[in-house]
Amino acid sequence: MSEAPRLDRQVCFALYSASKAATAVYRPVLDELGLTYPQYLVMLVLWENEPRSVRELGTELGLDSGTLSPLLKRLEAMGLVERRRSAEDERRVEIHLSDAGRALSARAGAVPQRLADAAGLSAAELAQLHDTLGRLTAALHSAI
Amino acid sequence: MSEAPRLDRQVCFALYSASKAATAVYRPVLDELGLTYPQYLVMLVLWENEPRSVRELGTELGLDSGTLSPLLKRLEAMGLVERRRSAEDERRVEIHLSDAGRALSARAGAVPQRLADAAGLSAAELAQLHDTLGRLTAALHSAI
DNA sequence: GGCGGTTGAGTTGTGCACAATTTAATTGTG
DNA sequence: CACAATTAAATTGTGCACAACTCAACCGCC
Repeated sequence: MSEAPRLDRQVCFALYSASKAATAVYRPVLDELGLTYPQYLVMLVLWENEPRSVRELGTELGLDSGTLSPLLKRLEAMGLVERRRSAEDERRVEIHLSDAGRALSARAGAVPQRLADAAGLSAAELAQLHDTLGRLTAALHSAI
Repeated sequence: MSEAPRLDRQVCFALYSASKAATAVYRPVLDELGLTYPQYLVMLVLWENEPRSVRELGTELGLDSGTLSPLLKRLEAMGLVERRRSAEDERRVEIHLSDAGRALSARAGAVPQRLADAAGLSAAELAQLHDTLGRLTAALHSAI
């Protein structure tokens, strides 16, 4: 006879809880920037390199156009990005940072430290966690 | 001058990606059971011990009534649970498993193995990941 | 040039997450 | 007992996640 799985034993639930707790720690900081967590992720990618197409953003973040299209519209309504149809390929929409969007980067510099401070783990443990999660995510993706 | 944070360095994004990847691996298995991942979590708690009040489910899963109320209504519509107003405290709603809900437990037994198979990590690494995530989540919660 | 297949973005629909509010039941305290 | 404070659940509203679909632009190939 088959044993019912136990909630507290599941790595999947541990991941789900940790991820929710991490975004909860970020939330008050991001509130001051006027961003949600997924919006912050999009801005992170753009701060690294812009413009980026919707497709490129989706590849980096693992999100599809059904999630990104309305999110980007909200960022545009906030005045942080501009959406421009690409001239070379009219299917593509390029997301450019506005001046306000670029300026927000400076204020966002302190955000990640907030998580590190709250994490209660050593730098080495955080580095190892990051590494393990990266390998786990890669393996899970190749399993789908 | 402040450096813009890098996406690929953030533990937060690693958690977010790993959690999404894990639920993506579960999705086809849970589809066969007719459950979403949060619905599966609720059933896990109930399989351990029932009935449970909405409040108790929320405490175990870190979810509030705004999430659980409609979710439980859907589980009830599927015939997996029954919601009964408690006689001792008429504010409470107790969630009972139906026969079909209890029966589903047997079919769910194989679900966690699916993640372990796809994870590409050793049992020891999985155990350590579970432990680190647990401590991380606890520390993050105490930081809010 | 024409045409089938592919690609990029957007839309629609369902469900989750969470803040804020509402309502009713309970508890604590004078 | 009365009444303020608290608690449990539900509701409302906003935003994310993802499947399924639409539509226009592009590409390959004849």
